[in-house]
Amino acid sequence: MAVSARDVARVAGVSISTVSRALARPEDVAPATLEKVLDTARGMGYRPNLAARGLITGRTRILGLIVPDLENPFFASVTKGVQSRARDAGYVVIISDSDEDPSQEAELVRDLCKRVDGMVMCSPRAPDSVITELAGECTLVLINRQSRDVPTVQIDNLEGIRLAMVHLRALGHRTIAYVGGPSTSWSNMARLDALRTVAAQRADTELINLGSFQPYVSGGVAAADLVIASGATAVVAYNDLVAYGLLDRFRQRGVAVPDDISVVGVDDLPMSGLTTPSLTSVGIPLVNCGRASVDMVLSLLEHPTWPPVHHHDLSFHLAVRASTGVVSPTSTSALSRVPSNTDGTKELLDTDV
Amino acid sequence: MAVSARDVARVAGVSISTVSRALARPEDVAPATLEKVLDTARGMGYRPNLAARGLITGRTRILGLIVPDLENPFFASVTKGVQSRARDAGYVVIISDSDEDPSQEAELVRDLCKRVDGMVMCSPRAPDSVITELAGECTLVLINRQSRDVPTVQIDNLEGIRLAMVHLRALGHRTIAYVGGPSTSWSNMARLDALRTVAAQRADTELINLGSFQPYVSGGVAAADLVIASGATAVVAYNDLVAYGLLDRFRQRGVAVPDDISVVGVDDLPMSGLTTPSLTSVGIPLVNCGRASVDMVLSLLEHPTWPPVHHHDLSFHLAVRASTGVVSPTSTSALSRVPSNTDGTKELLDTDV
DNA sequence: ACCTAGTATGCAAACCCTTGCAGCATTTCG
DNA sequence: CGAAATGCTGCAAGGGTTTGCATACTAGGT
Repeated sequence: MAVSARDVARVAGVSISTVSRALARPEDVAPATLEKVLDTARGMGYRPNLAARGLITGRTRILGLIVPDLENPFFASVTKGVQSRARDAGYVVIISDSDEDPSQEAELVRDLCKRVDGMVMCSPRAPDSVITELAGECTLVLINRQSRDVPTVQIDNLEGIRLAMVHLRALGHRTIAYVGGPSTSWSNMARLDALRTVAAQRADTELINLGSFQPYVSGGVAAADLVIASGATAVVAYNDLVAYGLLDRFRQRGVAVPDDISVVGVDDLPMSGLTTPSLTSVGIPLVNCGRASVDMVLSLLEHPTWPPVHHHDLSFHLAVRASTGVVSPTSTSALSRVPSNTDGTKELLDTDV
Repeated sequence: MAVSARDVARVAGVSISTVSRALARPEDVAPATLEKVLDTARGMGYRPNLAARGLITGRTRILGLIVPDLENPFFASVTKGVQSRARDAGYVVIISDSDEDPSQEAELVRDLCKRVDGMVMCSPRAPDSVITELAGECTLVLINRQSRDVPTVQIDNLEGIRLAMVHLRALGHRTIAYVGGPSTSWSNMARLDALRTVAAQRADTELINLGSFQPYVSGGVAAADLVIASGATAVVAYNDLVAYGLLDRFRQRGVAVPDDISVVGVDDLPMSGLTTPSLTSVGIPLVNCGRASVDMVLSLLEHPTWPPVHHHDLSFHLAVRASTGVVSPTSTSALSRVPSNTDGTKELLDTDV
């Protein structure tokens, strides 16, 4: 059926070893022989059996990637980066999606780790202890997640959030709400911390934490009414999907963006230029995160003993679009439409829901 | 380092074959032995070496998936389906993206085909002859592409387009424009044919083909002005991304949707409920397409001699949203804003650009 | 007690490639 | 001219598993 090295060797009149060497270390074989072998190999359509090679070398030249949800554009972009960089390096990537289920993550890693040389987990939901344990069983790099023990490609949320806050303050906003993501999400905590840090630096800036919501459009829809009731003039969403949900519900409620409330997302997804109004968003170089993670896995494979590196000089940008504007007198009128027990509500809302 | 079957065998006091059988065909081994082997295997954390297994069986239990662009939500959904069904069947999937480059597709297939048991290509851009040739070299199933020789999961565009047309006609539209995708795209041709067929069945319905555009948001932006100039009261876009572009440019131009022009997309992407106005779209069960393609590959692996099957009873739905409405008097007034050499223009536009 | 049928286990080959080592030939230098 | 060095090539082992076949053993029937 398939043509093997033995077949090529027979036809070319050399030994199997020579065929193998001709492909693996061409400089170790005489030019004339090399040409002959390569020609016959090409002519016969020879492709080395990767299972056999892998059996000897212990390497598969496959990388694994685990994301919570393939349909989420955030992960799609990361995947794009991982796949493209892997391909450049002569690797292919097995992808798997945990359906946002933390317990599946460990199982997936264990299933995959004998198939691949190394793995990348993007935004893993599993607890630290599990992650650390998994890293002991295979070469693992994390994206968008902090860890002392495991190498990570991290996003400097403080820098990104600062960009957003400076922007909002420049527009006159002083009361800013945050619609958070899952409380188990590291980046949610990082963003909340960043917001608190930045807000604390300015005495007149008040941050209202509205708690945790699903990291999807639905989460934004769910949070929108709380935002309105909070009295904030601007809102920062955990991510763009949540921001989409906010925009949608605001429109239903007749709250004008940005005249009544300014909205900022995080991620700057490809879609975010197309919402109405278009969404101001803190852009994360997702594709580059994917690329960087592959570089990291590869270097880890070469130098297994190196201590965990934490790569986080990925540059943010702020994509300013139509969803943010100056605080205007209409803001207050818009908010007067809703029950205004602002104080009590704020207390209530400042804890996670 | 890694624990092998030999190690388990030694500890459990049986032969390697028994270890192998205990895992592969438990019913062929005595209950007591089975339990002993399984226990020690579990205890020692034994995981069969897949390279060695693959070397013998010739199977990798890996499936390949090639899509033109991972960041395109259309393919993200398909990928989700492929990956989930593959996982259920005990397979993992290697994913690769051709960056919309037809010449890369063949190379990718050839690179991958020794690594995988079977492959799925979604919306391949390569010519038929190449595809047929590739199918000769490995087990291949196509999604969203017609082929006589290669098994396909097809989408019954006629049915979907009919749904859209019936809807538009019910709203009073009689002059309907089509903004096409790439002329090399099979589904573009299928949709155009379907539109022509349906339009031809009603004497009073006029179809204006505006030609081929990029299958992205940018394509819709580029086509929008032609749509306005065409005098159509409704427009069907090649896909939702193109429709997003239309909506965006219409808004810029001050053309109201749906009051001036109704817009229908195809694909019903997850985002399409969130545009302003939300987009009426012909929904394709993308995740199911992915699933069905895996089923097909798997059955092909079991019965390699079966003739190519063409699966296309995937049910469409029409998601009616805010971008379509009844033809109103304002339609004409809106269109009178633009130069109205409708006849000549129509002739011109009826060929591909 | 003996034979048969059946069942459970082990043996060993095979899968295809990589690679250390040995061998051979050719060249180089003393 | 002989010996050593160098450059290519082949031999053969070995990697971990699966599986057909042989063997050993059990139990049932007579």
